[in-house]
Amino acid sequence: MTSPPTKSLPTDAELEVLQLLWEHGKCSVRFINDILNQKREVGYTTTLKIMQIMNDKGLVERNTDSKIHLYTALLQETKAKKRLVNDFISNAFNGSAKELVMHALGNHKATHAELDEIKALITTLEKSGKDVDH
Amino acid sequence: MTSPPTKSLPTDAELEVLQLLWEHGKCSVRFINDILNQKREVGYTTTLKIMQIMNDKGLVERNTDSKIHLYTALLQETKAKKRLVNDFISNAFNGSAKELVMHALGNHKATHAELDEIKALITTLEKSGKDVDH
DNA sequence: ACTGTTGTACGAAAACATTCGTATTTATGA
DNA sequence: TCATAAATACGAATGTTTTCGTACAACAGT
Repeated sequence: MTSPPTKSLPTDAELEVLQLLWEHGKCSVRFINDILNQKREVGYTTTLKIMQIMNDKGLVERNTDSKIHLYTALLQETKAKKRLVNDFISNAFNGSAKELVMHALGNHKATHAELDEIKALITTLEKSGKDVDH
Repeated sequence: MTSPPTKSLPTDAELEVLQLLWEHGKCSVRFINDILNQKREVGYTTTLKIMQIMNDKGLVERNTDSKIHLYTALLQETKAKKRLVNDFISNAFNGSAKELVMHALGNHKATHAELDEIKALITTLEKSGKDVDH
């Protein structure tokens, strides 16, 4: 059997679309394009093309029953983000998750409540004793 | 006065070179290329070109006093990584540092000691009362 | 049925990023 | 000085992503 090629990571533009699909579920091109245009000007056919390419790549699936095609994300949000983060850590932080976290938090971008949540997660992780420190 | 354009972010290949420059200080193209070739095959002129482009973009500066040009990173490591992280957070995590951190840590990629370090940082952040939660 | 509106399909152009071949320059040492 | 080695300069080929013009199809209202 031919091993399925590792599903390619989304480009920036594709990721932007994926996030909207994760947030809203099935979407038409028009719907996505309208949201994108609240941030910056994008031609309709540009968005269409991106989403068609995403379909070719297997990042989304689409329902063509009606004239208006509806797109759904095929990648699971959590998994996709995990992969993105892992890649980012290897590319920019030499594999050290800690380094990334320190940078992310060093930017007063998290609220007190969020920091507490993170601490709780860490405590859980430590208790579960999953670390492989040797 | 013409406002200086926001210094463009490094591409992946450029980031790879930058990291070596951060680690080793002034480097020749040959030196960088040798290191890169320990991981994968890259032609010398390829590396040369990348570094010349980085010079054009203002990512590095080079000393051409001798035949062997020596390159130095112009971006400061901490600042550059902070920008990378911030961009990543906006692109992939809707601006939520917490989300990123949760994903980064959810991957048993940090040792017990590292988790402790992070907790310590969080405690410091919370004590400094810098959060703007409203 | 006709006309305007709103879709999709297709392909080409533009913008970048990456790779590398070839030419040229500079230094070295016999 | 001449041959060789090692560096840079330049430009073209390749690959990918992004953008968009144009053509065609489906539908709605009159």
